[in-house]
Amino acid sequence: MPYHPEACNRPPDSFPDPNYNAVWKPFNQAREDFIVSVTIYDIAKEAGVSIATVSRVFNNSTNVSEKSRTKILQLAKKMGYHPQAMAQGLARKKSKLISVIVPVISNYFFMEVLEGIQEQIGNSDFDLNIYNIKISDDIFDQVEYSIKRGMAEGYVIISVHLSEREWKALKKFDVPVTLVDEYSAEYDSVSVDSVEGAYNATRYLMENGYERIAMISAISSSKPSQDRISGYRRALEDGGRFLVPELIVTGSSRARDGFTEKNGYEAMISLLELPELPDACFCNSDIQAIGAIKAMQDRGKYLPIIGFDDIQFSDFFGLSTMRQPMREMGEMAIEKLLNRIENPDANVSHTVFSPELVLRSSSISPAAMAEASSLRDDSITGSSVPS
Amino acid sequence: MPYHPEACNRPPDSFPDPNYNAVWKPFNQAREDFIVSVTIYDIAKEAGVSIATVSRVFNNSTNVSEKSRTKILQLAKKMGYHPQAMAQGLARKKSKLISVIVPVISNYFFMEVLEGIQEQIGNSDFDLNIYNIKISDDIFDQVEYSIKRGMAEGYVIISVHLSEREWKALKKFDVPVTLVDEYSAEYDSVSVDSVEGAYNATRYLMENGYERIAMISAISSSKPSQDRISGYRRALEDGGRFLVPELIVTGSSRARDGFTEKNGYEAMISLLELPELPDACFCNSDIQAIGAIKAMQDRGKYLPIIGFDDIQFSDFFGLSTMRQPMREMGEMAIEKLLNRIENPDANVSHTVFSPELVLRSSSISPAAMAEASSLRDDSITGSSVPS
DNA sequence: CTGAAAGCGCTTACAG
DNA sequence: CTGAAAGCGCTTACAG
Repeated sequence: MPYHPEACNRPPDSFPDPNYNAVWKPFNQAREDFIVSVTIYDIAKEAGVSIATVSRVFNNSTNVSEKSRTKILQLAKKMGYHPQAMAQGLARKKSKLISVIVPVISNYFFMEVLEGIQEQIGNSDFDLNIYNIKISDDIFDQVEYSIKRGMAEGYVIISVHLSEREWKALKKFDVPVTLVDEYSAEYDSVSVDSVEGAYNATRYLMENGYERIAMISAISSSKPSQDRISGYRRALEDGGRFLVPELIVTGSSRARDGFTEKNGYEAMISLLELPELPDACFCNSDIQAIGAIKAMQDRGKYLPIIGFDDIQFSDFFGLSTMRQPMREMGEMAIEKLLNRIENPDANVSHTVFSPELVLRSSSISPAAMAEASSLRDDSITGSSVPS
Repeated sequence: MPYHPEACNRPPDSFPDPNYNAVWKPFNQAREDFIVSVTIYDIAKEAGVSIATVSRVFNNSTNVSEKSRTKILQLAKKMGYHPQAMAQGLARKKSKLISVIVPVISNYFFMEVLEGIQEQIGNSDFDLNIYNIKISDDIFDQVEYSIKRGMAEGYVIISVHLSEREWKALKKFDVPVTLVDEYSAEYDSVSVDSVEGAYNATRYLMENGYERIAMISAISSSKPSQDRISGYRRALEDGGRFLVPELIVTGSSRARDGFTEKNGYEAMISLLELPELPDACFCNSDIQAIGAIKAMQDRGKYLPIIGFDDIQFSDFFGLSTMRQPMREMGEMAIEKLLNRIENPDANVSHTVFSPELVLRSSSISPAAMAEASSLRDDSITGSSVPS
């Protein structure tokens, strides 16, 4: 018989603690149903000083006698006082908040960028706020709204594509903004050159003798996705070939802009069902490439494949990929934003990273593959997962 | 020659837009270097009404003449006015903010919980704030600090382990809190029964004839990790066996509390180097299990393995696992929090999900494996990755 | 339907 | 070193 959980022996839903309302309140007359939290006035009164002095203590002003400071600090601790963020925010006209605006939160690119952002924010005295915009036709309105409210002192906007006219319109709020994975002349930005990445990945495949190179793409409205298609196309053209439209495929779902394992799977299936098979594949993202690899395994047909991103799992899958320095991008975004908050009139700066080709087993050429595996007696079309 | 990025043809660092300071400001005398944003006073003056009326329009009060409303709305649009969150917050004593407090942001469990949280918050008029606490000895202080500041109207605290005494101490701030992946009698909570999950996973392995079942654990200070060890132990004991200490292993790194691929890899390697090999393995988390699978591949030795979580990739890896409904947990956490904000005196409620065993290829018994693979001429010890 | 006024909890010149 | 006072930008009874 399966284990009967301990949890059920836990105390049943317990009534709120009897001390529920027991905030220490020496001055305010508490109504039974409402808690008044302790303010600067309470501390001032108790300490026998003015609120200005209390405020100074919490602002690390030097102009406070040691005696007052000690007393106030001690009282504050005892009474559980802490300056309230909103009131400070209003009085100082500073929120000490940085807002990250992002369309899809559950996305590996974003996750890793976010790690870098967290890291850098941790070194500052800012807090982080995440504003998740919904994919719809009013992206601009959503971005504008979240800026208008004036909650944050600066904004990192990730993977949001607006027209240059719209970006310019946002200028009127005169608030520090850095763009990640996107470009506008108006704002500091950090991105990766998708065109270059796609070009070099495709070129690598061409140089290794592949003739019929497919591409797995995401939804067409995605800017990086468009750029990667144009890098792919240029590489083909520079190599004297032409783009074959049916070799560019994508999955059916529009979830996460098409950057899903499922989409990659579907795309690869459709590639493998082509009358004339491709002989290699450049893939828009690692997550799609991983789905594509699964499709190849399921079909027992193998194409060398190169992804884009270098997410945490790619190494494990032996997936060759164009690496984006996602974490660094996040760190740099915060650095730039903090600089601009400090110095609003500095020149706008754009940083464009060149993605770096990371070669692993998934892109091994059939020939090399055959050679390597001739030690064993496997066929050429083995799995691309390291074994 | 590799592609020379377009990016370099972009305009060089451009000087800020000449219209930089062009916020429309009919009343305030702008100092050249400073932008005063438009307030309720500006609108009121321009519309020839009092600020109370303007405020009413933005608070959807019905007590405003259609004439005033139209005029104010139109002016607001023209002048780019929007109520400022901080000022509203102070006046209303409500921030419309929910804060999520979490130790490790880049963790698959958190990510999926966060998705559910986002989903639910999106249906409300709250915004999301993320407060990332650092792993150190003052966890309590960090949690207390972030609550003290009074920034949010409610807190979802994820995977933070405090003593019951400490949880109780936090009560004095009298603010709505829901715990995720953690328990205290004081607060609403949603969690999964780790003991039960580990018990049932281990039991499943025992029922399938395994004798020497290892366990890959995370760092010992993690509560879920402890619970999973005790579930594992109980299952063994209920089956009349004893826990063999050297069969419980972990990796060397303390990063992310030991919930890493690397740690799983190391743990499995040490298991495979034991003089007497285990014949199956229960693993504390999927991410560790994935590392463990890699270790098995590298060593060419195979043990049936069951993970814990069911992260997105587990299906791809054919990893059997105890599934936690992470997304649902996130949704429910927000639901509970919103309820409590509405109704602070409602009874405390605890929801404990039972994890569910999801069987995939990684836990297939050697016998079944042999049978299945007799069609091909593989040996029993194949890779656990689906092929 | 509307306005004057008090208040939210702080900060910060200014004047001692 | 300290206090009185004005101000941050809103909301909300209260009294028309």
